[in-house]
Amino acid sequence: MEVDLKNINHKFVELFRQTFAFTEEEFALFLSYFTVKTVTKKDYYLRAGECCHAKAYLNKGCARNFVLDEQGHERILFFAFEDWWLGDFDSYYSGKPGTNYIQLLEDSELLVISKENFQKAEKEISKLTQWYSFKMLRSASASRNRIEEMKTLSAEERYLKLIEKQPHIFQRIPLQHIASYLNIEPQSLSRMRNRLTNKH
Amino acid sequence: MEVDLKNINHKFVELFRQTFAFTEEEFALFLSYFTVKTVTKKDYYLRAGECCHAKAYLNKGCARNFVLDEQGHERILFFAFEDWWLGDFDSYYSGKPGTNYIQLLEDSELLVISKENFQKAEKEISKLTQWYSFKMLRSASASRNRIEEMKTLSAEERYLKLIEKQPHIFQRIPLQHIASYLNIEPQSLSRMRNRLTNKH
DNA sequence: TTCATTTCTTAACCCAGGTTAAGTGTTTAG
DNA sequence: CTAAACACTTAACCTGGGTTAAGAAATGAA
Repeated sequence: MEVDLKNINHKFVELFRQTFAFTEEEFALFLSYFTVKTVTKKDYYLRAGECCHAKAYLNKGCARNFVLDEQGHERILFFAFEDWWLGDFDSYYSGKPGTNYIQLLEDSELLVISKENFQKAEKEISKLTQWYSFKMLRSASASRNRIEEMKTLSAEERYLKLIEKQPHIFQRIPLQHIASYLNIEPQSLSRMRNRLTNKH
Repeated sequence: MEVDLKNINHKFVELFRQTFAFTEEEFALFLSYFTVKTVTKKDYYLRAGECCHAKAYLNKGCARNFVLDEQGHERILFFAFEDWWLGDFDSYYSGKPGTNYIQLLEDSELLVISKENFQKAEKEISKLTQWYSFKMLRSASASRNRIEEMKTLSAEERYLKLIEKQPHIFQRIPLQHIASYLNIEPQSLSRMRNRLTNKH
């Protein structure tokens, strides 16, 4: 399905029209390379073993990105909300099958651009490469911070930080998934929440 | 001190001369922007609170990159050996003070290029930007894999994987630092090693 | 409305790793 | 050569989170 401009998240428009100064023509051209994809709650956008050959802008909805450990447990790496880009970037750039699962947790709408279309667009709109560099820098930085956080904070500290920094997550994501994100079992999160409320 | 070509790690030369096809002139120009810096064992190349305004190629020696947690414990994020680039990239790109300490674990030799010099070089040698993109992609990917590893493996599994994948680390890095890298106390690593050898 | 499914909580038991403390090598510097 | 500093190990005790199992609460479908 073609993308209808009036349904696009304003952040998407702002990013390319203002931050990266796309002209109206460039923006229209860029948009023409996208298709809209709706995915219903609990369905997967990507599974381990599949090759990721597109970038997908999460226009509406939310998702969890997870991998399986050796015992087959799901381990959530991060949640995605409106204005995030979905995909397995290692797979996208290497062309090899990925290890990530991406499951939508609400009925969602994605704006999808295939690898080929993106490469075409990159040739026609040189600013796109700047965006890509910018995003890569941010992504690398976010990952490093995440490692630092995992190394220096306990499960309880990570939980409290999550409440402080991203309280909206608790409005939309079931506790069992938040537990997985914090790297503990749902029972342990429950016990921890109990311990924290009974502290006074 | 100026860089003397014959003392440079052959991987450095290969990377730019072959992988990125620098001409002899471009390579000589690029090299002219570097200075050699020798750092003795246990000295710091960078401390938290300092701004990182250079990229440093680790020509000889090894280093540990760590942060402090809230209790003031050192938490090693990674070790660097010959052919790694040292620095606090968040600080480098943001211009703000960083959170990383980089301490050399052997008498070492660094090839340092300041931010200003790198920017000059980038204007004169366009291939440098490709290298930068390539490195960013690799770094983001490595960080994501590291997160995945931390989420899916136990301390014992991470130890066994380290022995398997990077046995050379054990020849050069004291066990106490390896324990910190594995996110456990030195006593726990010692106990774990004992447990593993007595398994049969 | 009711039954089934999913989500969350509680409790008992266990174990890996933290903590504290003491000991044994092994380097390093004076 | 020797004292101090550093690196590694061992042991006893404690605690947070895993595991298993069960039940309560919320959500959804028929």
